[in-house]
Amino acid sequence: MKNQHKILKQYFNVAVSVDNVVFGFDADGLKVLLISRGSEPFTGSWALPGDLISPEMDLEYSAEKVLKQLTGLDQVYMEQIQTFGRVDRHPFGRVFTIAYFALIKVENYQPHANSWAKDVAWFKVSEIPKLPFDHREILEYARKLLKNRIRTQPLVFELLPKYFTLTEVQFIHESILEEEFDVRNFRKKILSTGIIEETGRLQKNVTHRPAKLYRYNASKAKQLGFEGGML
Amino acid sequence: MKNQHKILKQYFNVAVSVDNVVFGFDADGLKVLLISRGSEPFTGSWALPGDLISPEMDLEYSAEKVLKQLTGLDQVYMEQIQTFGRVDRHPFGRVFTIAYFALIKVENYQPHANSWAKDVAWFKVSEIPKLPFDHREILEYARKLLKNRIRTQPLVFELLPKYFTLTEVQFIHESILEEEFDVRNFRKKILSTGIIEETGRLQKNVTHRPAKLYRYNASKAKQLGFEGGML
DNA sequence: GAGAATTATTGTACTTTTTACAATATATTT
DNA sequence: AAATATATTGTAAAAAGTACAATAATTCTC
Repeated sequence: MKNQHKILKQYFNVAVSVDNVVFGFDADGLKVLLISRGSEPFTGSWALPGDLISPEMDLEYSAEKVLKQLTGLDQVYMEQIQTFGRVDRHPFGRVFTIAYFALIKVENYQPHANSWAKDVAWFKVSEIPKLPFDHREILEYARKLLKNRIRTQPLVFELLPKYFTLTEVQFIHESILEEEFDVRNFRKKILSTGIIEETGRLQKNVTHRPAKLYRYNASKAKQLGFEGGML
Repeated sequence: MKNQHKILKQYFNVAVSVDNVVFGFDADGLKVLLISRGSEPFTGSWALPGDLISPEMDLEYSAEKVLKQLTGLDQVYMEQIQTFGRVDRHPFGRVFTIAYFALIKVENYQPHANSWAKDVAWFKVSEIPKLPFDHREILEYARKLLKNRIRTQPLVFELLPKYFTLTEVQFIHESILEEEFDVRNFRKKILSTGIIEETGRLQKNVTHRPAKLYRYNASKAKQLGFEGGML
């Protein structure tokens, strides 16, 4: 028994962290939220909001908590992506990191740096600065996964405001998929799914014909068992 | 610095394991490989082949090594599934487990119990015994993932022998997707992808009309950039 | 060796989905 | 009133998906 203890001890000396890839969307296109690191290692560097997690806390909960502590974001859509575990990925020791992606409605949140995060800011996915650890790899993996998810699940509505135009729905798809669609065909397709509905409202204060505002019908999507293919 | 060390130590005391969901396929349908545990906890129980991983080894490599050590299987197709991290999932302490799935050609391998595995055996996916830890949850997640993957990627050929009949291709799809297809339409579809080719050979020693034997054309699939949709 | 048994193989008509393509509508600004 | 800017809409052709059943090639049995 004493011997078994000793054997076990050799395994119980690694750490686990969570890294979040937080996607947002505005008129500029797809964005990612980064923090400016205020502690070692890589102090001062822009990085994915992530942190070591406490051994007493469930994994899912840890992911939410890390995000909230560093950025103030709470109650957002999150999904586990992948675990990254190269031996030398962290200078302080063996740290496995479990990556999550989060989708938020930019208009609803005001991210603010907290805890050891010195700053927090949105970056266009095409203008990401140099990132520490294997964060670049994690980010690219997250983008790939988002692309795949968006073809079969109604995730874009997690990124769009409550009321949105069909042009916005098209633009967000084009931003994420890096591919253009025909306006008429896109509208026909997205409306034929039945998961978005007219609200009767119109855009205001625009210098051109105002677009109709639509809204996502989550219960309809659920009812349709939506794993069916958006585009 | 001393202080920082102390803070860090509170994180570096968890363990990480790998659990493999190994799928195989034969005339009976889809199978999963389980080992009979020869060490604590849950000694004697059938379980997914998994083990704690050494802090000095890369994650991907660990997954392969654990599988090889317990079952003798080597050089198989593996893919990371998910990480499971409930606080109480392991009685010895905080253990995060990273689940992988592996696809093997049953005819090419003779699994044999090694290391602390007392036995190893294939189980039909519909006849899985009670499993320890959260292995049941991991297995179900793996089946779900396999279902999704198989619709868009040519993974079934990792499970089929080198030469196979179209009937086998159809049967494996039906087993995994739990759904039946029309014979004529299925054949048209699978042949139209261009990723399998006739070999000129025929089935032997069957008590009915012998079927043509086909073979997977991996380079053609790669050339077609196969993310395109199998069925 | 003739007939039974068993599984393999193949085509066509119909329906649905996808694709390509451009003119008109409604607001603001000058 | 004209210019500017974006929103909105339909149709025909092509492609893909679906439903459906008769014939072919082997072994087995008598």
